[in-house]
Amino acid sequence: MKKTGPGLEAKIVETARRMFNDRGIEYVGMRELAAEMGIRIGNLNYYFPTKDDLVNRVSLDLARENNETIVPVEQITMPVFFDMLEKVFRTHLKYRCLMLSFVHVVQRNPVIAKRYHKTLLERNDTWSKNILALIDSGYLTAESADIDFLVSTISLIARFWISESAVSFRKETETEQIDRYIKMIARVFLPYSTTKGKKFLNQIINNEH
Amino acid sequence: MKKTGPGLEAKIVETARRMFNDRGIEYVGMRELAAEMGIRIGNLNYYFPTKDDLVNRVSLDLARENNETIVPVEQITMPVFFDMLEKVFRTHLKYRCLMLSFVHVVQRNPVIAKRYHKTLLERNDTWSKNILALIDSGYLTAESADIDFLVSTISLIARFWISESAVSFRKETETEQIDRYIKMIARVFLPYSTTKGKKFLNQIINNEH
DNA sequence: GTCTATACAAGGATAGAC
DNA sequence: GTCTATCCTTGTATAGAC
Repeated sequence: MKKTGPGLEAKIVETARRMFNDRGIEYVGMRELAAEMGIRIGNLNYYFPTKDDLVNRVSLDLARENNETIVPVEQITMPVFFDMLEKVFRTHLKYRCLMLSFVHVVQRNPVIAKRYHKTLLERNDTWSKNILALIDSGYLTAESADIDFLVSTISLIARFWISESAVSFRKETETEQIDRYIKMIARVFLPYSTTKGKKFLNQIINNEH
Repeated sequence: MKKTGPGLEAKIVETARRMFNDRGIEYVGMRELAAEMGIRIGNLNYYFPTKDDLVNRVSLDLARENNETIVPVEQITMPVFFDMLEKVFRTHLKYRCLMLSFVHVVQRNPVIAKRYHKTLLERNDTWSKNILALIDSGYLTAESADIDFLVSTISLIARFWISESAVSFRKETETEQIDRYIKMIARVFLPYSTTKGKKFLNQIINNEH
């Protein structure tokens, strides 16, 4: 008759995210989750009537944390941009269960799908504005056709680096994995950067950052 | 008492791939598959004792078809390379169920995992050799540091274009979707290409191919 | 060798007792 | 707010008919 009281909900979300990350959303049962926490399924269902509700909640947390890492476009310089990129990648790791299952989650959960497509448009818009800011601040020399290319390429890397990493570089530390893809993005920028930009990008590429 | 006899196995694989593609491997039940084919679940189990056996078989087909599209490195020119790329992408579409679930399938199916990691090494080796061939045939001017970048970037695009497409460009035709990512790869090459190479790449980018 | 019928364990979900 | 009992579906296994 243990009453865990308020705070249980947060604890459920926390435990769920950890188990989802370890073994994949689809492969963690509600019963296992309840057992791990020492509560009964019925109790779990009281807080989250369906598994989708729980996944939805975790995905809300991801969206919130992502928004918190966004730097106002007026403050964007190349060092700031790459700093932000690293923070975004760390958040991806924290919610990798969602990053790894996103295609299926989005295809099957209408609530998440709607929010996701909205976020996606905003995100691409943010990438665009950031790249324009990098041009304005003298780091890049890209023309308008190049901007679309840079946005779509960086967007794809940023979204799927963690999936590739999960199967190909699982034994590396989180920092090593992030480093690998930060460098990849730096190299995507390289041909479109000014002398000032190249100087900074080469620091990243050569681990002098 | 209908005896479908030999050929049923091939028909099961074919139907499974179609249903897996439509709704995701994890979300197609063995009973649904049996029902779709008008056979009993036990009969399905006779041919494929477990669902993993079935998935494994589909993944074998993918590996085989992928191998068939590989062009000997001696014959590689830029037009041939992009031709091959398009064939590879078409194969990905045919087996998109696997491309979309690969991370989980690989993490949970040891048989597929082993074959996949072997294939992955070979594939990266093939990308490398192809890019070297494009340098030798006067299309690219990349240095050795650039080659690693090109290989890893193209490899990532080639592996995950279909995942992004599935959530972001679902309403486009298959050809439009492929075209989008072929162009992305062309643009990745562009800064590292010779005049001859640029001429061909710009044809692709500007739909004159 | 080919197929049917049935059983069982595990998963998500619900109703209702306390 | 917590827990028990129950239902339905899924993956899997087995016994046995033809």
